[in-house]
Amino acid sequence: MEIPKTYDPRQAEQEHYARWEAEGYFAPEINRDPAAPIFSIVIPPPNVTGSLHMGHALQHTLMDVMTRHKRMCGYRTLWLPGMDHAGISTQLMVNRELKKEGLSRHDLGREKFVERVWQWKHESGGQILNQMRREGASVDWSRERFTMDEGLSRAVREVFVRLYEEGLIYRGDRIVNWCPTDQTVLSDLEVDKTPQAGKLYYLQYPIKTADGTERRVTVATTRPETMLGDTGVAVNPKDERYRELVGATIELPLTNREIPLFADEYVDAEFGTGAVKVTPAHDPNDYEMGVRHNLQQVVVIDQHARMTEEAGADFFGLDRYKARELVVQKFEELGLLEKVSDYEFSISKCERCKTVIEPLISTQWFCRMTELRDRALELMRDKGEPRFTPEVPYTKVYTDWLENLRDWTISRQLWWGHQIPAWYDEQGNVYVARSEEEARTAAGTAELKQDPDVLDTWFSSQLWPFSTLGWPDETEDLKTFYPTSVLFTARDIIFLWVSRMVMAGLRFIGETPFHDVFITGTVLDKHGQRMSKTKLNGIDPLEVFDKYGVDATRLVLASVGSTDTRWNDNQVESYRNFANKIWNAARFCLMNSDGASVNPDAFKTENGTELPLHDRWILSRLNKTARDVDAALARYQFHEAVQTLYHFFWDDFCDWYIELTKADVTGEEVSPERDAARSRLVTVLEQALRLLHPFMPYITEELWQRLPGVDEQLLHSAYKGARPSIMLAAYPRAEAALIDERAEDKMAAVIDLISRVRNIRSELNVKPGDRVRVLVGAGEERAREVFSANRDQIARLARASEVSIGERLEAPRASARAVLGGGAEVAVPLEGLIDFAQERERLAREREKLQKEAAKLEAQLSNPQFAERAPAEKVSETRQRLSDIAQRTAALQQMAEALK
RNA sequence: AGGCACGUAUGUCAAUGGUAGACGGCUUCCCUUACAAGGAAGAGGUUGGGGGUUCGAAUCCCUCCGUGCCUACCA
Repeated sequence: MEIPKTYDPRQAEQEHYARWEAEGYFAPEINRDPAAPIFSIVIPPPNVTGSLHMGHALQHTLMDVMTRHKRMCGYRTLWLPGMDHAGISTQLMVNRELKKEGLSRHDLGREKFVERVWQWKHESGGQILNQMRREGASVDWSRERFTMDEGLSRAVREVFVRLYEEGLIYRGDRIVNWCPTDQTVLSDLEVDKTPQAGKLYYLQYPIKTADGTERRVTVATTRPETMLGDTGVAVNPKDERYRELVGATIELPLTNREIPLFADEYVDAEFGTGAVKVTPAHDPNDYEMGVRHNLQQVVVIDQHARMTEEAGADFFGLDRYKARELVVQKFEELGLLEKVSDYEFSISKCERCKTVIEPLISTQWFCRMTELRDRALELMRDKGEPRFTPEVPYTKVYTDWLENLRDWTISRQLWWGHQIPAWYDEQGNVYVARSEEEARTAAGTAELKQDPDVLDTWFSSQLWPFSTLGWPDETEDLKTFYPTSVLFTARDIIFLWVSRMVMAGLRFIGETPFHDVFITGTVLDKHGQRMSKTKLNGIDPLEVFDKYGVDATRLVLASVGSTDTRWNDNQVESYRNFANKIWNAARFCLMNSDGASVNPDAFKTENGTELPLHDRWILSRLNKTARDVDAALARYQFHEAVQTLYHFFWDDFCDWYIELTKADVTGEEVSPERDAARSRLVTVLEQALRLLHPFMPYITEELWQRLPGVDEQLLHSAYKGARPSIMLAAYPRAEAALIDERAEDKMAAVIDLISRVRNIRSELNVKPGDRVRVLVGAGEERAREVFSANRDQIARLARASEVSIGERLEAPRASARAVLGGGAEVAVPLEGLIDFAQERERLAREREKLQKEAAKLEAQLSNPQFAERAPAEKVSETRQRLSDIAQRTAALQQMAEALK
């Protein structure tokens, strides 16, 4: 069996994925068991414009670990892939392309533009899906979906119509977040608030008085240009300073309008001058006040953020910032500019293009959320679903947000997306319908124009868990895979996406879309900064794959789980080394595998003979590992699962089991004993590979295929008939009967003895090649039996020429000594190497360590309240530990004496 | 401005109120025929500071310092 000395991930990565996909292993149909339990996940659809970043790689790894694990456990598993059409991003992307050709979307017209977007999508969209293949993601490509697919679009129209018919969707004039660059409305969630250093301008407004005396009221504002649209000034009703002015009329400068001064609770008397200029058409709060006080709405800024005709001849056509300068200048000339102060405030910007948002009044479609929201809150209250991991703080984040939910602006002034299924006749009557034909029938005319707006991208993504499964048809897939088992996603879309899916799922299917929600952590750069395109500090997962291999990267990502982690190549390197370790362990097993085969019966013995200790021990460790990994995955504790597997493989299997079996398996001569030992070795390896497979799919498959005796028999019964792959092998389940604490205790004693001798050798600089004599004194017969039974192995691993075991330690004066757990003692005679004073010091140091610990324990035990209040178990455990330490201390003392 | 988290070895992270660990890095020795991407041994911590609850605190409470995140309508 020729296999290279170092693991080269490339080859395995290239070979296996294509085969898995071609064999249909990813599709749920591979499972032939009609009674198989179901496990399903839908991918958070990445933007069609996106390319893979660490956040995706993290999510995908976790999803794949879960999916592969469940698949190996015999579940009928579906991990459904797909993409989001990503309205604004995609439109912007294609706009940019057009611009290079000197065109704008308006030159093409809507139809051609949309065609162009589709063309772009087919040619260069969805790179991310191919990148997912590299990750090893076991998604069912036969069920790939796109939010603009005909089926999903039908679901969107269906939902829109139903909600409209129930009165939950309505059209209305409202003040909205308007992006002057993208020319569309944005929801509150698509707006970034960024702190900004700005100015606060104090403007004086003259008050109209009966006798013509001059009185003024000062208002503070960050946006002087909006004063042209002021239709009132508000003060707090409790504010003494202005009490008598309430009801007064103000002569608004630069216009010939007169506006009222009124009182409203909203105004904070403490801030600024306590008087607020009110511009209902250009500020959301002012809009509300305007509604309350029946104020006029004067629109002075248009959709391009330029001043309108209403702003007056001096300002008409000016950019909003130019207008600001001019207003300030004119106030100054009129002597009405009181002062200007520096002021930091937060400003709303378009999440996509970073243009400052202009609040504008416009006609939009909205969705009332209260009713939908209440059902989601109920589900959380009654059933605790969805169950968030980590529970803190996300459960609260989710419910708090739902409680404060406002109506959702669902229309967008874009061309790329689901056009709103509403049609207007010439009189302006609206017909909401599933199709134009339906609308025509309802209207009784063919002269209809469809609403030009499209729906917010999230309107379609909220339906993802069921629209992808065929809804509104009652498909087999929908029945089988809905609700999905768990959702893996990032925390920034809990509101945008997670909550809306819950609401939509409850409303349209009557059931939660997923029972569990796992919120992934954030992968940060090494300075703790969020990775971003603009900062250019992102780490490309594909480069990491190239450098260290996919499997190693996946282990790091699985360990990240839900914590925010600074990316560190060292971690990947460490797991790359682990992959190499696995490779070489397997290499050793394969080099000694003639006459062996993977065989679950390899550990069975005839007529009740007991297996050697190390075999019973590794079985116990293996089963504990299976148990712990299973428990960790059930709690989504990926980090814990990885740690458990890492230590089992490296420490237990490589460092000890292989070493312990080495003599048995490397024999030149063919013998049944040798072959049996070899079979046990490859069988343990095979089990270990299965345990690792969900985390490290490539290397495990690569090695598994090379093991002697792997065949269909090893597959989970649900996959009988499939071509053998570790993907379909049964995930090892812990058998309680094989967990053997006594074997583990005995093995621990052997390991302890070997380690003590190695320690002595190292501290006394004994050359690795030099053999030493090992003398053991053990009072307990059981201990002596264990040591005797494993004498050869102890000799080999401690590089001893001889291991003699007696009831009492009898050693020459010139020996290095150590105390073992349980009170046994070991001595290594080292004539000529021992410096007596130094040796005494070494022993003294060790005794000191023990005494420190003993002092702690004694203090604890001498406290009467400890015995009284601590659980009895804890108390006796502490006593036990103390007496053990006492025994060892005494032994050390004696040893030191012997050296005098 | 409010709310919520977090602060553990030089770095990245673990630890149901019960002996603070892992990996990387570091030191010493070893290219021992699976693996130097390895082996053996070792150093390194008053768990951000201070206070409290408790028999017992990294863990629970208070406070200060520092760092993140989220939400929000102070013009």
